[in-house]
Amino acid sequence: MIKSALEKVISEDLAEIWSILTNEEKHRIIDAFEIHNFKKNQIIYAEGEAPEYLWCLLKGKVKKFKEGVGGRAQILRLIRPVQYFGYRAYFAQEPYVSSAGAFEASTLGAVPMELVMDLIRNNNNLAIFFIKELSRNLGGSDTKIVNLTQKHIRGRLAEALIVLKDNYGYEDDNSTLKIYMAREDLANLSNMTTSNAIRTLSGFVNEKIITVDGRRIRILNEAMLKKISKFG
Amino acid sequence: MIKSALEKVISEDLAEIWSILTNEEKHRIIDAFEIHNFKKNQIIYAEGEAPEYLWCLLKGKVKKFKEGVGGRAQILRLIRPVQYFGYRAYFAQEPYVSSAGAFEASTLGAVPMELVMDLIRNNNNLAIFFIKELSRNLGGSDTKIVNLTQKHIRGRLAEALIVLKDNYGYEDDNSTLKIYMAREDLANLSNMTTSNAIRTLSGFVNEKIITVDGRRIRILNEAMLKKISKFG
DNA sequence: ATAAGAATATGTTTTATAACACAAATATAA
DNA sequence: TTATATTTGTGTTATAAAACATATTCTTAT
Repeated sequence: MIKSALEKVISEDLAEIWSILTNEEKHRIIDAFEIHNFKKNQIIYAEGEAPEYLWCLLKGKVKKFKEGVGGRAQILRLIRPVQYFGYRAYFAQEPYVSSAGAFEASTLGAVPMELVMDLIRNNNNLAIFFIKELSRNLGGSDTKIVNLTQKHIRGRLAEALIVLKDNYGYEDDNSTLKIYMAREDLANLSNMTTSNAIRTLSGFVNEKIITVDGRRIRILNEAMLKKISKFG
Repeated sequence: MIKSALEKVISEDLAEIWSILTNEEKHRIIDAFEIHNFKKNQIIYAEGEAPEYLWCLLKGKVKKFKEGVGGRAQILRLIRPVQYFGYRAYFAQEPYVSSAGAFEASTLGAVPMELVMDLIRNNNNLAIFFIKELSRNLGGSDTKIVNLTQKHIRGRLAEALIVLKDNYGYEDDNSTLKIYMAREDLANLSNMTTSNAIRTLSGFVNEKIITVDGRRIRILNEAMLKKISKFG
């Protein structure tokens, strides 16, 4: 993918954030941003590093995750095109507390945060856009704390499957998840060991709630998944 | 406490947020805010309600918490004077996802969020203040997810004690925590049952890491607590 | 002052989930 | 292709933490 891809997104207001900007502001971004390609499983940035860019995912799928005790990772957020990330740590004036990596081959635009800050300082609507974005993320993070700490394994995995559907949607058959992730990632998303993710997934298959073909997951009974996610 | 208390905070720049405002803006807030007193354990607002005010804690101690499965609560954040809260849900344009309650008799100022939004729209530095505040909270929330899901009971309780110290500090003896909370709250802060909070606390007493006298907790070996919090 | 209720403390049992072990299937590289 | 590594699957064991039970101490109200 070449630079024109992001230019299109920006100039045609394909994402809420850009519709806020004046033409002059849009051009400042178009002049400044750089396109980066990442391979499957490649790290975009790592915990502890100094934040520099606002990343815009143009194509592919990205995970934000954090390494915990004994190298176990927790996936904190899933990114889809066209979404933005990487700005929180810069705003907080601290190093990254989590890492970002590509699930699959992905194309991203990088806008220097200095420029973003400059735009924010001069465009109040952009500031308000980020206030809303951060507020929504914070609410989601607080909710996640309770979900991950209080639900049992089945509830957490059911929830993860719903999250995957909400983020990446279904294939044309209206039931196959449009993301093909390793069992380990599924485990890291729902705070359990890989063995338990596999085992619990098999359980769902036996109960005819889903079917599984390698990394291809078809959801047969979404209502039941939501029920399990809610009650256990 | 009477209204002049918050006037003092505002006009004398006792909190970072107000130093950003012009005198005219400060007066708009002083004219608009209301003082509310809450008794020990009284709810300030509850999950599901529509957000209306920016709350400013002037005196006392406040907890933000969220009810989970089976009525178990998770304490998400501790508030001390002079800190602000209650604005996230308004910015996100959604109902509260968590509740706020007073640990002890507390005095709060309530500023209508409409006014805050109006000030933000006209004062970019205030917008940037909230961006930074939200960003820091989001980082903390993400870190908390990993701490609460991956650490074992001892680590979580040790961490909670450090958090209490960081938030409310020590008494004049430089070792007694300046907050006296029920074991149940301690449990809700560190994601465990009340029994296990009591048991683990006793363990720390036996190991001469702390002493306990009712709700009075003295920390004898802070370094050891940090070590336990980090490694196990 | 006494009773009733709440909070704290501690021992025992049960259970959910991690840890471990190993086999089979699949992907990757030489 | 064959070899090697990685991922997936499943059974078994170990263990951390919840659940339960009961006693004791501390509060609060009458």
